[in-house]
Amino acid sequence: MLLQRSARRTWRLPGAPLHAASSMDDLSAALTRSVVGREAAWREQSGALTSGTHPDGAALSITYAVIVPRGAAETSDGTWHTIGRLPRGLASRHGSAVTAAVAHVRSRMDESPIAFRLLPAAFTLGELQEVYELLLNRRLHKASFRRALSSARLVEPTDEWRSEGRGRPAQFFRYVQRRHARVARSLRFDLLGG
Amino acid sequence: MLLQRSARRTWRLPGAPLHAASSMDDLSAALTRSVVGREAAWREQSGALTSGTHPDGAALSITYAVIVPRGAAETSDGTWHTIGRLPRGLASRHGSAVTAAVAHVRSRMDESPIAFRLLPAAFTLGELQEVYELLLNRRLHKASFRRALSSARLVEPTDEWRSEGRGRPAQFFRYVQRRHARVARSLRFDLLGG
DNA sequence: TCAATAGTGTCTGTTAGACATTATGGA
DNA sequence: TCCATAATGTCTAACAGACACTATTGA
Repeated sequence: MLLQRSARRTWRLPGAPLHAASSMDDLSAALTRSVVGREAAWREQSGALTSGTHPDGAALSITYAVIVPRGAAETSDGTWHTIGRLPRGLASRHGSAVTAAVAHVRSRMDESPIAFRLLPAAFTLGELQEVYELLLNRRLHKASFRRALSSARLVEPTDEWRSEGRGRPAQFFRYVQRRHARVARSLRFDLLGG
Repeated sequence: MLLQRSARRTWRLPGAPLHAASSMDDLSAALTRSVVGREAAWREQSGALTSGTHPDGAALSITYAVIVPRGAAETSDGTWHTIGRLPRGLASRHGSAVTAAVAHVRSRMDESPIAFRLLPAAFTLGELQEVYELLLNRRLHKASFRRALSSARLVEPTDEWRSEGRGRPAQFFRYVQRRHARVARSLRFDLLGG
């Protein structure tokens, strides 16, 4: 996550005041460009806060979850931090906003091609799995990952192979939009409780 | 869903202006009380809109998904409508807000005990399944539903039985909070695409 | 005894995860 | 030939859904 220094050894999430003339979505896009110097790979509104005080005399804050590719150059006073390790000096409601944004991204991964927007048009299955593991924050089983991909017909192979390093070359794939979504078979209460 | 008549044969979602003094959450709770005359069984912020115009000169609108038990008496000008059949005269962004709220509820059902808050402390498994089917908008398999419940140790039987009607009496159960959530085994891309 | 509703036992197809194996390149 | 990495085949445990069955009440 990208945080900015504010006064007195504290961190804050990047933000900007919304004026009546512009839409929330346009502002979020502009803020992304100004902070990381490029378009977001993926961006969705993930929450809103009214408690506490807000910058620029605003009555509330709207939070967006924004994903940019690895290697996006930070500009101005932004610094990248590891998700899951909220630094000291980050206001607790900013921390909650980060937690909510991460949960939002993970819950949307099954319906939105987030991972593919973080990769070039052609990618290897190993790279794709890396992105999924990064976003979901857990290891995935290689064979299962490929079987699920294949069953969903989500990617298709290209004629290109990566020839670098020592081992067997990896085939490049590209993203293919599905036409019809299957009905998911699931009846789970695993996560419910506590 | 509960809609209110506005001018010229149009429908709108219930709403209220947020003033600086109150929090969004308090306002949502108060609005619920004023419209349906009781506390919400479950209530979470589900979206925000800035495009278009907003009541009372506001710059944006925050939407909450609010669930109340069946039989909540509507007050003032509210009328209950079936979800999935957006009536003519409902502004399209209000329709989008409803769709988003429904999706939000369904995505939260695995992590939040929504269904149990719609039932009295003691309930039969048939009643519980009815609530799940209503909220998820799909039929569930009776044996699978009970197996999943049992495996999750989400409910426990009481000594009470319902004795009414003709058939075998149904046992009453109560909700039990789980201590530890199991790790869900899932790797699905079924819904991804389009 | 019959009808109606609640609850359970068993089978099967699907599939996530484990494990081992093959495939293919460079050193 | 050996090593490293990619890709795949097979087995198993878990489990959702189907189906049939038992259990228990009132009419």
